[in-house]
Amino acid sequence: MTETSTKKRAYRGESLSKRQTDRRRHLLNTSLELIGEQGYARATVRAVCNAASLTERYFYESFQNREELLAALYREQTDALQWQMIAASEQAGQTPEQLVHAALSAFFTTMRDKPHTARLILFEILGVSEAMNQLYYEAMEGFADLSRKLAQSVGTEKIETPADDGMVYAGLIGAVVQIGRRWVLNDYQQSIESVIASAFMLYQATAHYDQC
Amino acid sequence: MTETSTKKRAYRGESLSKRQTDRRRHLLNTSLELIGEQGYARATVRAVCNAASLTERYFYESFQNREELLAALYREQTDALQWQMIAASEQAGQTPEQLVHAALSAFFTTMRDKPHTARLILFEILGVSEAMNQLYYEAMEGFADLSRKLAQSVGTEKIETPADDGMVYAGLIGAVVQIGRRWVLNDYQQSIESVIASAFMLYQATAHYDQC
DNA sequence: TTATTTTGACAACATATCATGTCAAAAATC
DNA sequence: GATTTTTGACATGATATGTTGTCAAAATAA
Repeated sequence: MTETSTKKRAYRGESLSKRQTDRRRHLLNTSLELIGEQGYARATVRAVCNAASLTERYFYESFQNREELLAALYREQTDALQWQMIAASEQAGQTPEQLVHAALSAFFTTMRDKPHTARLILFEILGVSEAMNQLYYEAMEGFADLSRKLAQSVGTEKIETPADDGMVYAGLIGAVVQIGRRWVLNDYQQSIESVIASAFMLYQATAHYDQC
Repeated sequence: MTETSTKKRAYRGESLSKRQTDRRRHLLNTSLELIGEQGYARATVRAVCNAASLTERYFYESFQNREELLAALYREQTDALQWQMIAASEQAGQTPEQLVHAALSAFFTTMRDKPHTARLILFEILGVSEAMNQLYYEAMEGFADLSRKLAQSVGTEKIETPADDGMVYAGLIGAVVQIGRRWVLNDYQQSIESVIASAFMLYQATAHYDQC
């Protein structure tokens, strides 16, 4: 039998699966930096591999194609951001106001401290493909659901308006994201406090709308 | 002298400048359809020219490159949309509520009746390049300024909040746009009335915020 | 009719991309 | 030390793109 036996062997003290996940991790980190710095369009397979000091073979070991990398990265970063917002709100207090404010604060802090993540999430996803648009939609729904849960955490009775709750919270997330985009495109000129306050004000206004 | 005399001559009864602007117009129309149908990434120079039944030479007669076409198209469509919103509000009434509602109604009507324009404006601009991001920013500022003028048309006294007016209205436009994106990605499932009502509610809530 | 402008079809060139393949050197196993 | 796996550097192929150039046919003017 001349079959290649394909025995898995440790290399430099690491198992195969460890090496593979390390390389995958490294590709994700490097491509986030590259996309954050130059945009997805310029983050070609070669460019990512060069930046990661890995060869194309290892790219295709971890990802079927370039878009799969982008999708994985986007999912990872939006998930992480959501968890940070949840964690921040959990340490914040009890009232919906406190919860929402803490979550918004976490959001904009990440946008400021991780500009690469910000660019990926805020700019580089839309319009790439139908599949990525769908991913964007799902992520936005996730953020909308989260903020809705926080805002309605005390069980406010349903408001009687022709407005649809899902749409309103989608809109509020759209507002947050747009404020973020504007902040980034303005090179973070405004203070983070005023950015947070403006976004928070929209949530406050919406929550208090029925009480008028 | 063997110089090419380059005399301008009418052709098929049309002057040179007429023919040129016709071709430019045709390229713009065709590429809007192509981008709206397939996305900017697939609207290559060749694809646009084929669809327009014109050759590359005429593409470069009107545009320096592919991105210049996109920019021209985006500017044109956002401008037209703004004017429609202004026209609608002018015919609507006097109160800020009526003005804003009419403008929002015009916005979502266009998103529904011109899906190609919708896709261009809502999805295909962000992340293309630094220059296009800047164009997006400017257009969004334009819409924000417009909606702010309409909403504050009776001269409401300035609200005392830590929120920044520019940011708040940028956020509101972000909300409108995000509701539009969601509507499109949902294949326009929700009724236009409920879409308008949800966006309008955010404006109402913001306007009434101080009165609580 | 003859000369010139305009047009459209398409060739051509330089690049760039994704994706796969080759192969010798390094590292691990026997 | 000999064998096998793993690695990295690079070649390759197929395809696509932006952009410029060629040239004959159609339309106009003289």
